[in-house]
Amino acid sequence: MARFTQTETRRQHHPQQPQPSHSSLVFTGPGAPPTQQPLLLIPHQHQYPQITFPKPMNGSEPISIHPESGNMKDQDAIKLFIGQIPRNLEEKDLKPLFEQFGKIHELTVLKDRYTGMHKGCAFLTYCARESAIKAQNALHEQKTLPGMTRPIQVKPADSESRGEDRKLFVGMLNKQQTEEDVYRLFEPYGVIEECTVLRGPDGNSKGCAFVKFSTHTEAQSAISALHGSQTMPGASSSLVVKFADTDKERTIRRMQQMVGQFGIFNPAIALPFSTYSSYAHALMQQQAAIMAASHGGYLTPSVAFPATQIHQMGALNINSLPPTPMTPVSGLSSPPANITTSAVPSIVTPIVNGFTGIPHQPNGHPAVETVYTNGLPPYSTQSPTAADTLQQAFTGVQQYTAIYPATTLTPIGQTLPQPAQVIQQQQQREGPEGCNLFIYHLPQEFGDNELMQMFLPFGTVISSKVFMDRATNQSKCFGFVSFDNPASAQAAIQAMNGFQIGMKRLKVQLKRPKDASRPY
DNA sequence: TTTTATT
Repeated sequence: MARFTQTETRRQHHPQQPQPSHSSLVFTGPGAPPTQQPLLLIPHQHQYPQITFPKPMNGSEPISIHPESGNMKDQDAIKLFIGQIPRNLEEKDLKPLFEQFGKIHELTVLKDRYTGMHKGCAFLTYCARESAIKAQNALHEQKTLPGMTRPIQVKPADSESRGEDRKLFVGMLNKQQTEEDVYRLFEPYGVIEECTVLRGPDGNSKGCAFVKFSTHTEAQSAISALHGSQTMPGASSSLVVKFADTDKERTIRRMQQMVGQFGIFNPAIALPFSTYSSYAHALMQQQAAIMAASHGGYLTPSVAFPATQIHQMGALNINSLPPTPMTPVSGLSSPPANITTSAVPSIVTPIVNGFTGIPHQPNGHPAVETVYTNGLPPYSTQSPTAADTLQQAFTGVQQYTAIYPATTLTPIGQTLPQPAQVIQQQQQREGPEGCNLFIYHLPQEFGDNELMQMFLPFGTVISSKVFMDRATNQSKCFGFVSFDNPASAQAAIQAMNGFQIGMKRLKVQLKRPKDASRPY
C-alpha cells in the first residue's frame, strides 16, 4: 500500500505573481524517483503518486521498427503521454531530455491537424519498457519546463490502458478537504492511481476532485458506496460520486458555457442577433441529446429530447453533408479566411460567418463548403458524428476568438467586400417531394447565404432562396430551402420550426407542391 | 461541482 505525507510548497518561478500554495500527496515506495535534474528543467517540489503501469494483456503486440533508428522496441513497451510542453519545443529539443532514460523508439509532438499548431503535448515510446518507467518516475509532476506554470506530465498514454471508465468525478466536497482526505475516503474501494483536488489559480479548492481507480469495478463500487452517502460540512448538498466526463461531454459543456458568454463578450454577436447564440445552443442540445441516447442517458434530463426527435436528429451526422472537393488551405497567413475554411466546420459557421463578416471564398462559394472535405478526421475509423464536428468547430472558434478579439470583429451591418453578385446567382433548384421547406419570419438581414448556413447542419442544402422586394431590394422575410432528402427536411423542421429569433419565431414547414397550390 | 493537452 502506498504511503504518503502532506506537503505545502510554494511556486518559485513567478516572484511577481500571487504565490499559490499547493498541497499534494507524496508517495514513497520501492520505485523512488532518481534525483537527476537536467539543465532544461526547473526543479519542482511536487511529488505525486507513482502510477502502476498496466502489463499488456498478451504478447501479441506487433513489433515495430522505427525508420530512423532501426531499433526495436520491447513487446511490452509503454507509450507515454508527455504534457505541459512549451509550444516552442519540437522533437529535437525534447529528445535530449528524454534520452537520458534510455533509447527512444519514437517521439511525436502533437500538432493540430488543420493549423499545425503545437498542442503542448507529445507521445513518447522508448525501446525498453523500463526506460518509460524510469522517465515517469523521474519527471512526472517533478519538474516544470521553462515558461510553463504547471509541472511536466509523463504517464502512460490513454491508448495504453483498456479504455475502461475508471476515473471518478467527486463533487460537493468541502473546500478544506485535501488530496489526502479524498484518498482516505476512497481507499477502501480499490487501488487509487490518481487523486487530484481541483483548484483555482489561487490554489483554493473548487470543492471537487478526480479519483482514478485501477479498475472499472473498483470505481463502480466507490460510486455505490459513496454517492449521496454523506454531506460534507459546508457543502450545499450530499457528496457526488460519478464517472468523470468524457472528452466529448467536456467539449459540449464548454461550448455551452461559451455560448452563454457570447452575447456578453462579443459585441458583434450580442446585437441584434443575440439569438444566434441560442441557435448554437439549440444545436448543442441536439448533440447532447444524441449523446445521451448513445451513451445510455448520461446527461441531465433537461437536455434530453423525445425519442422520436432524437431519431430525426440523426440527420445531423456529417455524412449527410455534400461532398465538395476543394483544396484545403493551410497556414495562418490570412487567419480569418483560413480558419473559417480549414478549422470551422459548418455547424458553428452560422455564428462565425453570419456575424463577423468573414469573407467568402473568391470563387463565390461560401467558405463553409471546404469543411465538407476537411471535417473528416483522417485517422477516424468510424463514421464521425456531428459531435466530432462540433468538437472541431469549437476548437476553431476558440482559435478564432483567441486571435481576433471581439472588439476587432466586424459588426453586423458593416460588410466586408465580397462578391455578392456571384453569391446571389445561385440557381434555385427544387429538391424531390418532401425535401423543400418554406421558411417565414426570417430576420430582415438574412440573405440566401445566411439561410443556407442556418439549415446546413441538417443535411445537404441544394438551394436556398430569400425572397426580395423588387422595389426596395429588401428581404420579404421568407424563403425556401431545399434538401436532397426528406429526412433532412424533417430534421430541420423539428429543430427550427418555432425557433425564436429576436421577437419573431421561425415558421418552418414543407413547401406546398406546385400542383397543390395551383389547382385547376 | 469536470482539469492541461491523448495521434
